[in-house]
Order: sequence, then structure tokens, then C-alpha cells
Amino acid sequence: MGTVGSPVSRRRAGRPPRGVLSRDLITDAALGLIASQGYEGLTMAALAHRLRVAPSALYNHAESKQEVLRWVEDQVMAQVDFSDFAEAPWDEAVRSWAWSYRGVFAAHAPLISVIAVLPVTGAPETLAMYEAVTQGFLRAGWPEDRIIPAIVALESFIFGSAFDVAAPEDIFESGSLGPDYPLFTAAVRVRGSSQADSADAAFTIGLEALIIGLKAQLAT
Amino acid sequence: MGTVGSPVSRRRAGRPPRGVLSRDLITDAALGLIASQGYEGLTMAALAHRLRVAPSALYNHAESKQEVLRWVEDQVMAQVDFSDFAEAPWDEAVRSWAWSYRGVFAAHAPLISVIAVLPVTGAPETLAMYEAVTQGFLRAGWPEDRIIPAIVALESFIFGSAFDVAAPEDIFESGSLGPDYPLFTAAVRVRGSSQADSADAAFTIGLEALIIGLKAQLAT
DNA sequence: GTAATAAATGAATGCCGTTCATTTTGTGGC
DNA sequence: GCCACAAAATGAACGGCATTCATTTATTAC
Repeated sequence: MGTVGSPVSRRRAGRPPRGVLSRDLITDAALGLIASQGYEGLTMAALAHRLRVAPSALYNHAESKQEVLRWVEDQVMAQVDFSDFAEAPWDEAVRSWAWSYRGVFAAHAPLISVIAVLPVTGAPETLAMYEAVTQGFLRAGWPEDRIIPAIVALESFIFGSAFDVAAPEDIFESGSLGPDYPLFTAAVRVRGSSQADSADAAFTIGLEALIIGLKAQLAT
Repeated sequence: MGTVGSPVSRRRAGRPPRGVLSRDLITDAALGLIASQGYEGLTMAALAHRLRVAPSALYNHAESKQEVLRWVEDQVMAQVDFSDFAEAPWDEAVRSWAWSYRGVFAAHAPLISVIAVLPVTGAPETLAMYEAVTQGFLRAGWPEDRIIPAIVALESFIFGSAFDVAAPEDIFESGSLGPDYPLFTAAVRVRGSSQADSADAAFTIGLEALIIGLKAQLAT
């Protein structure tokens, strides 16, 4: 019958006896939020709510939302499978890595513009991936000075392709303007729905082309 | 000596005698704003200010800021040079088109996430480009059903590479974590600053690889 | 013990896209 | 030529967002 404790038991102001937040807890909560609500749902307010904390409390641990996104990025990067670079032939390793990479970031497209511009400093999972990939290239006989440009080229293709996955099927429907662009309209039609997924088809073609072309350049 | 007309001569409420806004005027103003302030500066308020209009007036012509971005996108696409597809050999045409395309969108990176997901319906400049590119592929003997996937693959690489241009030089500096990832760190170092621009180097390698690889696949 | 620091609350700020009531003007039908 | 309606402007809101700040409480370092 006492009146102590509100139904929701709000924490009163002041530093709590035991820490309530941490970089890891915030990162996990952010990933959970993204999984259930998507990136639109990732707001500092929602993040705070999920952690049962006031929004301003987050700023004792993160400098900004951008920093939270960087933490998320590194965790997401950890989902990319690069294990084939340890033993498999170069082609195969590149192929399986690229498919995994694209799949992961198709689900995290909003991160791409963050990653592409942000230094890898302080992103251990990301660095671990680059280290393994570099090793795979070295093992396949690549000269050191050609490795980074090749990786960057592959990554560029992967990031661009990740956007593509999210695109609607009818992205190339020209609508009422169609007749003005007959060749293109026809090409879009023949491609047709026979393909399982048109984004997959384009990714296959591009990736195989890159693998062939990079190998060819290596021979020179 | 009269008191008529304020210094700035504000328009009073109500429909003005002659139209003040239009899709073209809004698009031009948006492009001007982007040129001078970047995409951060493109807000509905700033756009309205530049057009000497109240922000809410914009919504009589555009449904949303997204729609304004779509108009901008189509105008930006018009800057891409695809003229070589008319006469030049396929390699050369792809090469000059891709470089132009990347250059244009490097300056408009925030548009990429918009384009990649948005249907081309009602974007005449964009469609004109696709039509010319399709024609160039046909002229080079490409079978109709392989053209769209090849274009999508090239575009994915171009978009991804456009992000790269904006990235800082030291994006791969691993900082204090460096020693934990020796192979990667070494590879980053040898690449060095001897290259004029590392983004250009990666783009060259990737593009040439794609050209070689696509041609090779075509032969099968 | 006491001072400094860390970590929480909650109120406030400023910007942003967007909506709405209102006002004025052009336009199409009789 | 009038009149109803649509179009296009204003200006005052609104809700959401990231972020800041004063305040309070607890831990830590000396």
C-alpha cells in the first residue's frame, strides 16, 4: 500500500550507482533498433528510450549521432565473410567476399555514405577485414602497390551494387515517355522477369568482369 | 516622403498578378544554391529565400523536397557527356562516358542515394542518356538482353567511385591500431602519394577491368 | 574527508520539412 | 460582365530532430 516507486520507476537525476550506458550497450541498442525499425527509426530519442535513459545521457558517451553510426558501421562490417581469403583461390575468395559484402550492406545502405568518407581509424573489425583481404591478394602473387587500388575498385562496385538491391523492380519503366526512347525501352523489356532478380544478374556480370579484367591487368 | 513600400518591398499575401514560381525556376535556384553552399545549404527555407518567396509557397509547385531533388537530379544528369556513343568505338565511348559520369556525380554525391532507388519516369534527360548508351551498345553488336545488366553494372561502379572522390586522403590510416594489421598498413604505404590522385588510380583500374571483362564475357 | 570528475535528468534551443487558414488574383462558364 | 472556382502567394503554426546546458547525484583520486 506504500506509495514508493512509480509504475515505470523513473530514475531520479544524478549519477546512478552502477553505470547504465556504455559504447557497447549503445551500439547493440542501435543495431536492434535498425533491425526492427530500419534507419528511419534510428533517432537519438528512440535510442535513449530503448536504453531507458534520457536522450541527453547519450552525449556523455558519444560525441554525436555520427559517432554512433561509426560504431554501428564497424559492427556491421564484422558480418562480412572474408574467410575464403585464407585458403581458397583468389577468384573464389573475391567472389564469396564480394557477395557477402554486398548482401550485408544492401541491408545497411544508409551507412554507405558514412563509410565511404570516414577514416578507418578506430574501426578494428573493418581493419581486420582489410588485413585478411590484403593477405589474400599477396598470397595470390599481387604486387604490393597494386593491392589497395584493386580493393578500392572492388569496394566501389560493391557499394554501388548494394544501392541497387533496394531499388524497385520497375525502376527503368519510362512510363508515358517510353515511345521517345525506343531502343532503351526495348532493352528493358527483353531483360524481362525471366531472371530471378535483375540486381543479382547485374552484380554477377559486373563482378565476373572485374575478376577477369583485374587478372588480365595483373599479367601486364 | 511617402510611407508606401518597405525597403525590401515585401509582397503582400494573395496570388500575385504574374506567376513568381515554376518548376524551372525552382530547379535553377536549387542548383545555384548547391553550387554555392553545397547540399547542406539546400533547405526549403534557403530555397525560398533565394526565390524571394515564403517557404510554404514552394509547396504549391513541388510535393516535397524529395521532388525538388528529383528535378535537380535530372538536370545534373544532363551534364553527363555521352556523345561518344554515337560514333566512337565501344571501349572509348564507355571510357569517356564513365569518366564524365563519375565527375559529375562526385560533385553531387548526396543525389546518388536518391537516384539509385528512384524510377526514371518523368526524367527526360536521364532517359536520353540511357537511350544513347543503349544505342552505342547495340551498334557494337551487343545482344539486346545483355545490355541493361551491363549498364547497371557500370553504373554501380561509377556511383561507388563517385563517393570515393570525396573521401579524405588519409581514409586508410589505421592510426594507433596500425601494428595489429601489418600487411594492410604496408600496402597502404607503398601505394603512397606518388599517384596523382588515389581515387583516380582506383577508378582507372576498375574501369579498365570492367571494359576488358565485359568484352570477354561478350565473346562467350 | 574533500575536491574533482563522471554520468544521469529535464528543460530549452534552433533548425528543418511540412501543413493550414487566409488573402488575393487569374480563369472559364453563363 | 458577373460569378464561382481554382491557383498561388503569405504568415503562423506544428512536430520531430540533434544537440546544449544547468542541475543533481555518485564515484574516484588524493
